[in-house]
Amino acid sequence: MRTTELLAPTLREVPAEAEVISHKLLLRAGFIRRETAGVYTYLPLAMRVLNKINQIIREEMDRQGGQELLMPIIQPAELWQESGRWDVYGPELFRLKDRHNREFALGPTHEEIITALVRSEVSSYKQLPLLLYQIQNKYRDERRPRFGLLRSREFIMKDLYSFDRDDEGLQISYQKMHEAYTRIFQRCGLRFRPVEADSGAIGGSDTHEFMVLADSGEAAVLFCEKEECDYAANVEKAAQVIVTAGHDEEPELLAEMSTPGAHTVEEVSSFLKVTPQKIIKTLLYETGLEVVAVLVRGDREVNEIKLANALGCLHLSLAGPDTVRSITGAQVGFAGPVKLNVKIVADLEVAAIVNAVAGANKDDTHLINVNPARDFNIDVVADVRMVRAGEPCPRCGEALIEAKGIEVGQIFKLGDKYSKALRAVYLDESGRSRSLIMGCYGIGVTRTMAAAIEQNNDRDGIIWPAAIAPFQVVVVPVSNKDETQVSTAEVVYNRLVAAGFEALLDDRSERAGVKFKDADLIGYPLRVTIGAKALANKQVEVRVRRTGEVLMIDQDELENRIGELLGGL
RNA sequence: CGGGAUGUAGCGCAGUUUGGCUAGCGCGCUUGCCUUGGGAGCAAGAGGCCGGGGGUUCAAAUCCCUCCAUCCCGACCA
Repeated sequence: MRTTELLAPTLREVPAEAEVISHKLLLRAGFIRRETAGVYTYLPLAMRVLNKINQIIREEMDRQGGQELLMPIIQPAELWQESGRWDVYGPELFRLKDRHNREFALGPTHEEIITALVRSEVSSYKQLPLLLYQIQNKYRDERRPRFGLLRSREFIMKDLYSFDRDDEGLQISYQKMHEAYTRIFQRCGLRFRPVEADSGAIGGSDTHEFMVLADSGEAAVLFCEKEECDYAANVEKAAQVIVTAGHDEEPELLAEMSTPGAHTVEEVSSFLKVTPQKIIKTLLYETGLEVVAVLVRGDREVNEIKLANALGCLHLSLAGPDTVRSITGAQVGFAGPVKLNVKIVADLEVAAIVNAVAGANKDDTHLINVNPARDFNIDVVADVRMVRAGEPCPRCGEALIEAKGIEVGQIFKLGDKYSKALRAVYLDESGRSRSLIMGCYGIGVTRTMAAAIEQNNDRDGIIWPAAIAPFQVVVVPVSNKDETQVSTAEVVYNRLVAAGFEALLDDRSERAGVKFKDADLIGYPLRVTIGAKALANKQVEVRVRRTGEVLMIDQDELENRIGELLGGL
């Protein structure tokens, strides 16, 4: 390929719409253009990267026995009504009508379609297990698309669905995908972690997210600092370890204290001279059905996902000041569990607390020496708080480290959630009809491309891992007027192509600086510079994008050395 | 959906406060000259429904109303 024939419109200035680095660089380096909010055109350079990622994905899916198919993007509403998600999915589902006024959805995911397919085509245990996947556009009408390809409304996703006879089979399929995902992201040259996660609205039991570690990530993950320990979890999932030390005090007499104006934990803490660990923070949540009081230690934060799971409810929101007043009889800041007439959910730590401070449900008043069980009843005891860096690892006890991550993949055990709703069954050996046991496994392909940039860039531009670079090597003659340089560049380029490398010849009649800047911006792993220096010694000059290192290599070693260098990138 | 901001050439912006000449600048683009180891220089060009609609006015990029779009913060979220 020659640069003069390639549509790679680089920009000198960053378009004002971009905020995060991958978005800026994808625009500047000529990989994408925005069509409308959260919807992008992938230009030729991006397509080359995406095809490489797709190829890696296909190889690893196929290695595990996956079969590729392609399902429709346009999906009939009836199927979604059958699974119950037509109503549940909400406004994030793109909906449309045809000329007959029939309703459809643009597929945000394909559980319905695949389950409908399999229920009609699979009827025997002999056809199982089955791993089916596709790579195609997905549609989600995000409330707030942002960060370029990291959160868009139309994006490319690989989705695989596994069908097994039972949980044991599912476990095997799940493990296969875990392994495949690990290999995929390794091969893409990314630094990532598989982390335990919450399964959210999609349902199911076990789930892992594959997080590319990058500061711009929207998700926070915790992982164990000990190298041998592989514990890692999304903060929304990370389990707390209860430290029971220091609870050997004798319960003392409950008493009321005047605490004028002390609304916050900090104010109460300094007013009453107690540590936040001795304070019970009482928060009122509305579930849509009822109001519940949630108790966590003063130095902790509620984890709303854990809370929703503990309560078995879908929606939660903090109660407003009016609700707080009507429930507690006091303004916000003075709620407490004693003589409170709503369901009480206590975090594990609170259930074990002794002689705590809590709000008195009376303005400007707190209670001291509050003790669970003696002074109030707990309806639900559960882990409902956020775990933070520094707390002990649930597996080995070492300290946890916190990092930001971009979720590039997620694997779920669905069980029979969809097969039951859509009546997808098979006959076992004894002729008994049983529900198919499903798993689903997604990779955001376009998001993976953006995540790779988030993790691999510098002031000059993108630094592609060699495995997913749009071209492996760019050949740049310094001067287009120098016949020797031009012809040598041509020879070098042809040799590289003949040797099977993905090479690009920058044949533009630009000054050297322009070609160098573009090469750095686009981020080809290697640049072969054909200039006077190298020609004088019958050598070629190779520059490594990632390190800036410049090597002079003999012309007859060109192919070998380029191959070696790429192997290390 | 709540809050904030912005829409002027492909990109980045000025002009709007206080209405007034033919709507500007830089980059990019075209042509020519020149230059060729890190986004050179000179010259001549092309490119605008000033986001759309409505209004006020002798006169609107500029004031008013309205709609739309885009971005940021928040809430929400496989």
